[in-house]
Amino acid sequence: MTRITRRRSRRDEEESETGRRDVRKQRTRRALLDAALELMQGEQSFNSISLREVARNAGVVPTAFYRHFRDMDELGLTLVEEALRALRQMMREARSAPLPASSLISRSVQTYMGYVQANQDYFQFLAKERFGGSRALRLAIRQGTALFISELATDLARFPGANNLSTEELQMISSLIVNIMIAITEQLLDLPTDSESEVLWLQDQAAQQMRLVFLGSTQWKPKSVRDKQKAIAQG
Amino acid sequence: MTRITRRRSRRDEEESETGRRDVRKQRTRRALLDAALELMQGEQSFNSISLREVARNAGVVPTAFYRHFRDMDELGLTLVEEALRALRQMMREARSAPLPASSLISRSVQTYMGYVQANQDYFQFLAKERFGGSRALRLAIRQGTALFISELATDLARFPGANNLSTEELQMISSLIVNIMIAITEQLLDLPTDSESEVLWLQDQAAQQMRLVFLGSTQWKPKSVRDKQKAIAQG
DNA sequence: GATAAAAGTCAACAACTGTACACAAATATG
DNA sequence: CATATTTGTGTACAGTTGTTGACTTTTATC
Repeated sequence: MTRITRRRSRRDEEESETGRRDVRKQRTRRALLDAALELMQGEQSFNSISLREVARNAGVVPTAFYRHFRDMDELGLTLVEEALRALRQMMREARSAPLPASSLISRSVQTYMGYVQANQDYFQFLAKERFGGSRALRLAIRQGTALFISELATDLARFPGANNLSTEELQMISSLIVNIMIAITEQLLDLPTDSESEVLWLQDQAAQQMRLVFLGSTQWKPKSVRDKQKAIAQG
Repeated sequence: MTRITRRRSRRDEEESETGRRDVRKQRTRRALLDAALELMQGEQSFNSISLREVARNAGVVPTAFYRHFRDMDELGLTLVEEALRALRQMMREARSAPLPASSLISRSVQTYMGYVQANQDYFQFLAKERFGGSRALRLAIRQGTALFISELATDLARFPGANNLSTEELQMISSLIVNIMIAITEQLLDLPTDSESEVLWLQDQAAQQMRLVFLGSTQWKPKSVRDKQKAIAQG
């Protein structure tokens, strides 16, 4: 019982010999995760889908579920983790291959929205559970977006126009931008599959809103300055 | 069966004589609605709570439910309707008793957040079902917020600084503001009940973001102007 | 090749679900 | 008062749910 199975003692030698059970396990595990995601594409929310439904949809008997997850909760947390990891990866790629400075905003919006459409199921899941889910799921998602906001803030700090903005103000601004992205994501996910023109409209809308935010940032007077001005005005 | 009961033929005469059955009915109807709202204060989302749970929580036998609603869906739509009506009423009141021009933004934010806290249950419901719910609920809520955005846009149009902004641009701006309000609402609802300082921080955050948006609006150059500038720059 | 572990199947359970139907009490209407 | 309607109760039924324990089959390990 307590003995630890020593897997792959002769590492990388004959890697295809052992692990045939592992790949099988990973395959049905994936099937379960995918089944859950697929079930959530419709009207259902995560805590309204049943363990049995997931198992059935994965082509597996209900009791097999327990070989992979203790709970539906555990499966849910795994999904959050995967979704957030995918998001982080996107950001990393975006940072490594920077966009041209001209029309940077609309390009970024375009890239992001394409990514959302390519990973519809994950984003659908995130959007639904961002507020609807259990406290655990919500916290995990909230933590992920908080990280996202912070990373965006440090990115913004490198911009030429952001010289006299404090860390808090940068955070405030990037949380505003992330708000825009979330709102756009939700609208995008609710669109019928074909409608191309609506997607373009959404892109334009988001780009305009971000432009507005940046325009405001350039005019922003830090709190210290505002206080000083007020003091002067009062005599 | 098809005969229509003529209620209250002698209107307002002896109003307390008849209607004793009506008030009873309305009372348990309310009990059902409140029971559903209360159940949603916890971890549950609307389509994960059962008809029987609602009936039980309302102190009524499951079959009595059908005397008031055909479905859980019908109850849900009623809740959306009520919540949106409450929101509209708040806006109407806000318009009739305008705030002082000085520190208008932070005052508005303060008022709104107080309203959210006073109607926690409804807003919790709206926030959860805004994306998590059935298509019907989502559409109803989306329609309500769209109306909200439009009304805000016409209000903004009356401001002195909004002279050279088109209708579309005003819509774009007010949808941005409503985004901020939604985000703040969600964060507010997830706060533990006592935390006063976090509430104040949220107020400040929202007020700053709105100030930033207004600052951007004053600098906004309509599309037509931007196009003209571009044409000049290109020779 | 013997042995032990893992992954999945099968049958069974108590609990809960939505809904149909017949009934009891309350109340409105002639 | 007699009658009809409304509101809520009680019982029942078929379906689904999460979880159990004992089982078979596949595969890794010695």
